[in-house]
Amino acid sequence: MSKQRVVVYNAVLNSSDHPTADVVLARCKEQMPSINIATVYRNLNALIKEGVIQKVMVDGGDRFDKTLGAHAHFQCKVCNAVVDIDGVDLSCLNSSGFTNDNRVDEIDVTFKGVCHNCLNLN
Amino acid sequence: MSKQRVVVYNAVLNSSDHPTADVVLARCKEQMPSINIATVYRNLNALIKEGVIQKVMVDGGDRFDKTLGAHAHFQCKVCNAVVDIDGVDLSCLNSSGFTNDNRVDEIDVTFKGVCHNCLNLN
DNA sequence: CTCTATGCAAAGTTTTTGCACTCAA
DNA sequence: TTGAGTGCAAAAACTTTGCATAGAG
Repeated sequence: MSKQRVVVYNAVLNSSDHPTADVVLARCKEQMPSINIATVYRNLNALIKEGVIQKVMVDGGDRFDKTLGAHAHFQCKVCNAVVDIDGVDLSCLNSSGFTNDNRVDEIDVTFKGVCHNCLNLN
Repeated sequence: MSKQRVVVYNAVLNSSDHPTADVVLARCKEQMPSINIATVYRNLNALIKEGVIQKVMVDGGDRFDKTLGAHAHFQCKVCNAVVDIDGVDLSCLNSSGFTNDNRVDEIDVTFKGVCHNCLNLN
């Protein structure tokens, strides 16, 4: 595990805002100014493959998430912010044979709308 | 509504495989060889804004979907195919105040795994 | 010493945009 | 005749890859 790998991992781990690769790069540069976007992508992809971080695909580019396991996200269509939505019971999604012989490994749930900050700007 | 708009709309409407923009272009060209990828994107985005088609964000590029309303998708990690999963009861996602003052307009649910075709190839 | 991972640059992908022009109203 | 929408090409945005080299074990 290289220094860069640790820096990238910590950047995601210390972020609660589901950063894009660009934002991860910026946070890594605070610790290691010489780090490169290619290294950030390579390490993000490696960490995903290892299963220690997750990718969230939303408008405005993919986000990276320290939180593992099935959980829901909310994305604001106005400011594009992504937040975790805790306390959602996803059990109804696991319930039946609706997956038609497909093997399901993962469930992504994303709510989209307008966040309370952007609602208050009107 | 231009001829091109109609061609793009019909390409999505007649596709059950959740085509990418590239695939939409190919299907449009069968009807109108001169149509351009920029026109396809412009019309896809316009149709989304009008609310008559939907965008599905998955690995391998965004897909376009004729089916409106909340419904679940499945994407195979091996062949990248995207299919609708019918009969999923999404009601548990609507249940409570878990959305923290955010206004929710839309819910995306995507299962990921390996489809039965790819499972059988092993 | 070896081999993995890095930095850099270039290329690949996907999507958007500027601009002149076409076509329908 | 006018303006919305097109085709083309260029650019923008995002991500991956080739290669020489640096650094860890």
